[in-house]
Amino acid sequence: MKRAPIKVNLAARAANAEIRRRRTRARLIDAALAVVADKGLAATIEDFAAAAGVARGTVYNYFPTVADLLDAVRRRILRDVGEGLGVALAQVSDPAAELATLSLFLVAYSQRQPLQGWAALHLERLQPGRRTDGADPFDRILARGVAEGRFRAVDVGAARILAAGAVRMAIHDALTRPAPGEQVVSVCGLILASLGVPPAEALAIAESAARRLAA
Amino acid sequence: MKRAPIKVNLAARAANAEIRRRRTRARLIDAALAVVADKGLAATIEDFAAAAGVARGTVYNYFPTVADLLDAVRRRILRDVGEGLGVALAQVSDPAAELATLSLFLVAYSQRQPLQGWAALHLERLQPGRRTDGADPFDRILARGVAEGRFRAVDVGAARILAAGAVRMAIHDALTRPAPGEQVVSVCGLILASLGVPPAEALAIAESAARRLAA
Amino acid sequence: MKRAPIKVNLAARAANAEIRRRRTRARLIDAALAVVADKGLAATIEDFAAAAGVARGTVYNYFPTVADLLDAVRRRILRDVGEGLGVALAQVSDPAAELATLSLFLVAYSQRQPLQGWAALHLERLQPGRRTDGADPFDRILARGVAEGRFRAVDVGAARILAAGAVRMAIHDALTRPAPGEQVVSVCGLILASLGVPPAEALAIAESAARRLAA
Amino acid sequence: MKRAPIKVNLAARAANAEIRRRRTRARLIDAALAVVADKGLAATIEDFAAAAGVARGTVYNYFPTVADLLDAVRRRILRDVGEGLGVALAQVSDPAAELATLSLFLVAYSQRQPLQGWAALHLERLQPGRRTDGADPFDRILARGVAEGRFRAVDVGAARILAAGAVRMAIHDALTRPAPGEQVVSVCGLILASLGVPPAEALAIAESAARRLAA
DNA sequence: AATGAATGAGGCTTCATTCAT
DNA sequence: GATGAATGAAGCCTCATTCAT
Repeated sequence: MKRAPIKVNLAARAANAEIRRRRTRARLIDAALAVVADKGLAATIEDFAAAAGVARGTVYNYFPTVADLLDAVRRRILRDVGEGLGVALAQVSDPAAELATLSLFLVAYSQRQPLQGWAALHLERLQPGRRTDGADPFDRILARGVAEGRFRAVDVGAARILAAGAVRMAIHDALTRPAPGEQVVSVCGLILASLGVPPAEALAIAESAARRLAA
Repeated sequence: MKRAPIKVNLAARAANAEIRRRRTRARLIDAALAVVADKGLAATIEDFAAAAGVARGTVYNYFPTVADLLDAVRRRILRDVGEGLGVALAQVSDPAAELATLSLFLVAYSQRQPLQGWAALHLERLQPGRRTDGADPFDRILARGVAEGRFRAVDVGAARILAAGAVRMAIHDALTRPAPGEQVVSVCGLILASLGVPPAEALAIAESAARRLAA
Repeated sequence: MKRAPIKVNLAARAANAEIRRRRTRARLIDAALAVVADKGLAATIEDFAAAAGVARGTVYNYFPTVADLLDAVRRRILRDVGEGLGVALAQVSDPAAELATLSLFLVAYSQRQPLQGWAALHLERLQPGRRTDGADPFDRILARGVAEGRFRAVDVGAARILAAGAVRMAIHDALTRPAPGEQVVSVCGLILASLGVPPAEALAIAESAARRLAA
Repeated sequence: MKRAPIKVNLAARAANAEIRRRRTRARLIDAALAVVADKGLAATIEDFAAAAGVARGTVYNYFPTVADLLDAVRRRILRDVGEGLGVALAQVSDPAAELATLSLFLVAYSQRQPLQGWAALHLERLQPGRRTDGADPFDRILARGVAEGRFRAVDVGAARILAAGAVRMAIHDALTRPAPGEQVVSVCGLILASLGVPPAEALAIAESAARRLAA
């Protein structure tokens, strides 16, 4: 007769603690994202703590090392991007449209959420390169497009370098330039054109993808 | 009776000093380049001094601050690239060939001199972005090619993003990958193709440029 | 109608609480003893809590500060030693036998309970020195032995230094050495011999005491 | 004609630097000795730096870790003790006199140089125990004394524990007690008596050794 | 009572920079 | 000019302690 209430209390308390813990953790990651966007890898523990409004020691209660915190930030961005990307790609099936959607989404995402964009650019250095397995979306789309004859028979590795490089630089530009403008659509059209899609059609596809993403 | 010899001595001594000074300065920059290539921005003054075989204080006699030394390294690379590039570009006049030469040269340079390549990638972070004025070689070549009708009527800014982004990523690939391979030429062909150059011709131009640079 | 049962409940509850409190306290001291034996003064509150299987805060509910906990550990060891020592000493009355029993008991205790031994050595540093009053058992036995003529007329203070120092080092040796061996009995014989007990008799007394303690 | 003066300058400068370096190093060790004597192993880098009158960073220029500094202190004490001990032991040859000299010297040294004495007691913890090889002076003297029949046939290991333990405690006493007094000589007499030296002779030898050391 | 999240003082270490020789 | 000893600011990390639940 005594055990029961105690157990309930303990459970409730534990649940409470768990909730608070999650909340602080999320706050730390949010804050770290903003800090990394601003200062890049030169950010200090002090910066992270201050941005999250907690004491320095608290950061260590959640992340043993700075690398762990940055890793959480990167995963957070990847998940965020991944979700949006999944939705966007689900609406198209033509490889050309897919490639346009992928490219434009990445730039638009960075444009709309500059913190995430900057953080991603800075963190790139920590885990450079793409996933080497087939998981890289550029690789997948390009390989399929070439296989299905939608694109001309190009070297997929080279095409990935072209597309990923162009998108990365477009993101950089979008974040740096005060008024980014419509250049991104043109870049996307150029990518498609390089793969054999007739220029006019390439531009149309890019514009269509842009319109769809803007919705 | 004493004047003349003293004058001579002073002049000779000054000249000597000047020569030694230049030599030490060059040694410092060379060493710093290698160090930055290896350790990136985490390099310390101690590293620079040790690599150059001088005492720590000596570095300060030539560069008031670390940033100045790094700046000298960057200028040194830019000058080095610029010279080679000037020679390479002087041999062609077709905008398509020029663009191919520019792109391939940059990658080949990084490949042949990985220290310079890595150092450039690391230093990029310090002074990101290109020269915004007309001095950017990509801009110049692209603008002329469009104006002369050699390329189709694309947005030059977008084309620059495509070409520069692709080249940057190709460099990164070349430095990271154990065996870089021939992909670079394909990338170059894709760039030209995106600008309206027929794929077969684009590839031929890229290969020709590669051959010329290999000589 | 409610009074009586409530009173009973309260009393029972209070008694229960008291029991649990004692139990937790004892667990804390036990755990702390083991921790100190292992890590010495470098032990942290976290270590103590973990070893006792409670949360960090709980330790503070019982001991306002770490020093208090360590003090409890020391008192616990002293009480433990005191009890065993009382029993052992009750069996003899000859000062020489008493001294042998005291010395051997202290070493044997440390040997049989290395945790207590190590903890004592580590804690020594916190409250160094012996009880200065007459409570020191070495002092008491030596003074009586000299007064009764069992020992020759030595400086009691000096004899205490000899005996206590020798015993302390024997303990250290016993804890450090992988196989301690029979040296302890010899040390004890030497102590007695220094006090005028004929060597053969001294050794016999020491061996007899050792046998008694082993039972 | 230019080289020579430069070389000379360099050599002179290097010699100068070397001298300054030695001086600072010695200052650091001296200061550390005093600090360790006072605070034991709880001493911080800050303490060492402050005591030596240098900045914190300077300590690191000389000793990579605190352990290294403490090691230097210990070696410094060992060397100091060793020298004095060598002189003192050179004056006697009788094993009993040797043992008395060794014991009394160690206590007297600590008494006359309390900093060294305290530091040694505190540092003992770092490199506990004696040199296990034959280098331990207690071992050497005891073994010879037994072999030559000067001492009775005791277990040398046990005798070492007795003598070393007694001396250690005598040192502790001498450092703790406000007025140490003559007890040390008595302790020494007891040690010899335990080894079979007749009490009167033992005391005479101890007193003689004390007189010799006081000179 | 028990819990454990949060705190922040305190100690460690590195390294850019200064400066006397 | 070159040297390298000395400096101290700045960041890192640990851990005793507090306190709301």
